[in-house]
Amino acid sequence: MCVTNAIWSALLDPHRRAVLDRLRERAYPVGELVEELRWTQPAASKHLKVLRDAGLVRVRKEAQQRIYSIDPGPIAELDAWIAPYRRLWNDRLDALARHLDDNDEKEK
Amino acid sequence: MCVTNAIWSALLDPHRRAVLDRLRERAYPVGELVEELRWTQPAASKHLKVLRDAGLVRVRKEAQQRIYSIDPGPIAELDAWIAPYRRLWNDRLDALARHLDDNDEKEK
DNA sequence: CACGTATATACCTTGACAGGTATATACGTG
DNA sequence: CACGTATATACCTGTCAAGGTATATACGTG
Repeated sequence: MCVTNAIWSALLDPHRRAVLDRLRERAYPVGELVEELRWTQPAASKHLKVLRDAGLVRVRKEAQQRIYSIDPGPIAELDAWIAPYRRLWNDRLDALARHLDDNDEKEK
Repeated sequence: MCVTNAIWSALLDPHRRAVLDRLRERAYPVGELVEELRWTQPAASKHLKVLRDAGLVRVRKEAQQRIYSIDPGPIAELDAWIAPYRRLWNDRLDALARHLDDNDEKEK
């Protein structure tokens, strides 16, 4: 329903945003993330825990591996949070458009 | 172009998000924000500084008052950051829609 | 069931940040 | 220019998050 602090806080860290970037394409086991993002393994575990607690990722077990995949729900909520602000830059673009139109008129 | 850490970090704090909420409607002098949000005055100054540094608000002087207004630019960038994720929940909704359609078919 | 692999957690240290009090700065007025 | 109002900054303190090392847990295999 709303963007919790846990979600904002999870998204604050660039490393964690980088993971989400990857996970957008496909699911990853922890080990592969450690390699690609050049983390230590414990750091990876901790960041992933934060993302889990915020509901931004899901895990499924596969033998010893944990496969992480993205859960877009919280980001959709973030999108909803932005919604009321959206008209602010739309208005501004409209104003700009009108301004340009006016100039067009004058040039005629 | 991109959502800087300063922007994420500024948006992390609920108090600061509350200010932006207000500023969406109109510009406010600091004093009024202090009242409405029940801050101490120094706290207000500091939060507003964080928002300023992140480019989320602008100030204009008016006698001794500083009038703060919102700058939607960074939030528009946040919107752009979300863009690539958007298809994730659209896809999911599509899948759900297809699923429901299938069930409709079966009921016939 | 001993062992290797994959991941999580405990614990410690360090740095960033929030809130508060006191103080500085800027501006308008008499 | 003394003074009041409006806002910003300095400084201190406590809290919390991040990163690292060491260790625990879970699972599959011989």
